[in-house]
Amino acid sequence: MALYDPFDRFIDEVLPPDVGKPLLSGFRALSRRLNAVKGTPALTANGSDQVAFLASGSTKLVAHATRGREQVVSFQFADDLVLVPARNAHDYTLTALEDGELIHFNADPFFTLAGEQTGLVMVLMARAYDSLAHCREKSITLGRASAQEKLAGFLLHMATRIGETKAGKTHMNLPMSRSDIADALGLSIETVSRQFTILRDQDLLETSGRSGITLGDLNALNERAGHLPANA
Amino acid sequence: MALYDPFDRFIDEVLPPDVGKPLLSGFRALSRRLNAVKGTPALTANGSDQVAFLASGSTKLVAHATRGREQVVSFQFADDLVLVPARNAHDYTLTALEDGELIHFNADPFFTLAGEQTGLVMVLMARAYDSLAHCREKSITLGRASAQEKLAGFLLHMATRIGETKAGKTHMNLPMSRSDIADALGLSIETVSRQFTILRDQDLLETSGRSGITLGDLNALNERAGHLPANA
DNA sequence: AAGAAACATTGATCAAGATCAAAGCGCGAT
DNA sequence: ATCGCGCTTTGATCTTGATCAATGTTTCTT
Repeated sequence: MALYDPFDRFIDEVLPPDVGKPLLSGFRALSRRLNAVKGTPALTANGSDQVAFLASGSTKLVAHATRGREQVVSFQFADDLVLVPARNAHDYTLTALEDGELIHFNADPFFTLAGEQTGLVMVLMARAYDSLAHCREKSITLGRASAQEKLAGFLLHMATRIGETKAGKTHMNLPMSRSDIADALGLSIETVSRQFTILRDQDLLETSGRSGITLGDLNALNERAGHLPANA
Repeated sequence: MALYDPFDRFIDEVLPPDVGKPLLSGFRALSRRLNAVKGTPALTANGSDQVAFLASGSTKLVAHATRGREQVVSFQFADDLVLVPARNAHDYTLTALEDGELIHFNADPFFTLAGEQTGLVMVLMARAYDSLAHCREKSITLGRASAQEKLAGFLLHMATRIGETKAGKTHMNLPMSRSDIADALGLSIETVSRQFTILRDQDLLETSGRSGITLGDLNALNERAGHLPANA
């Protein structure tokens, strides 16, 4: 649940503080609000690219490859901004992993409006470059990592997004299924499951139920991820 | 060879037409010019991200994964703008595939200067989103495509970048080696070579020497790439 | 034009992960 | 509390592409 109105949250989390009233109401007029329901497609960009801001909950951006194969391009959590492309070589859908609230805009008028204030465009561009950096890192993983490296890297990334550390242990509740993880890492469900088992047997993580994960030794996991141990 | 000065080319190809003299000289002052020599690293972002504009020639942006494994993140051709990240989880290097000319900027002052004119930032943001879209499409390929689909998709993409079509046949000279292609697609050199052989045996392409490629039936190749035949 | 070096192809074998198949659990519904 | 569905795990086998190992071909050098 959002603590306050999704649009207000968008203003606070995305827009720089010096955006004036007229521009704000312009954005408000462009915005569409959605309640995302767990497991259902929240947003498909029909016709025009959509800019979506997730106020609460979590989502996955899925690209539909041929023959029912899917690729999860990225996961989103609260306060993430994501561009849902209308049509590239593949179709994209934003699907809710948990119930949540989001707002979205048609990309063209959104960016046109943002163009009225340079600082605003800079913020949006910085977000775009962040997404690009992420995507590049993900390419490396998809192209060159083993199943174990993929899962270890995924868990470490999730830990930075939704993990809570106390007493040296990092705990989180993964909102996505094994199938989602498999689609994100380019693996089969079974391989993901097996890698979970291997990491558990090696005391690198504990599981509770389907979604509870506790990571003990982040350094050891970093090694499994193929990252340099001293990641400095 | 560039037909004219690389910086002038940058102005014409990247910047919008209404950028004033003062801003132009600001960019000129920030720019560093480089002659890229085939096979050598043209640019490694030490310390700060670099924005590079390739006036002529071709380059690859390589991410150095662990253990000597490399991932080619993207190839660049004339008039491409590319961000070379200083340091993410991996190191990046921009390496020349052919001799060429490029100019580059430290990203921070570059974007700060661009911030003086909104239309300029919009142009740069559009480039960033293009790169993001590309990277996402590439993720799908890396995660879910077979070796044949990868190579077919790669050739089709190259055809749009450097192919010349006449009499229904598309010809191009690939500036990158089989090894570069392998590193871009997440395959081994041998697998790339075998896929070339298979496509040649099926009369989907002809080769001449190491780099000459002629594609006959783009539709058939599209099917091999796993794309929908009527890509509408 | 000949030779060397780098690059590419081909073949044989191997291994990681996919697929097929069958339990085993967790979790929401009753 | 129990039931039953759907997700997850585990096991057996198969396939794709990696790896190891020559051999063949371009291209560059002299």
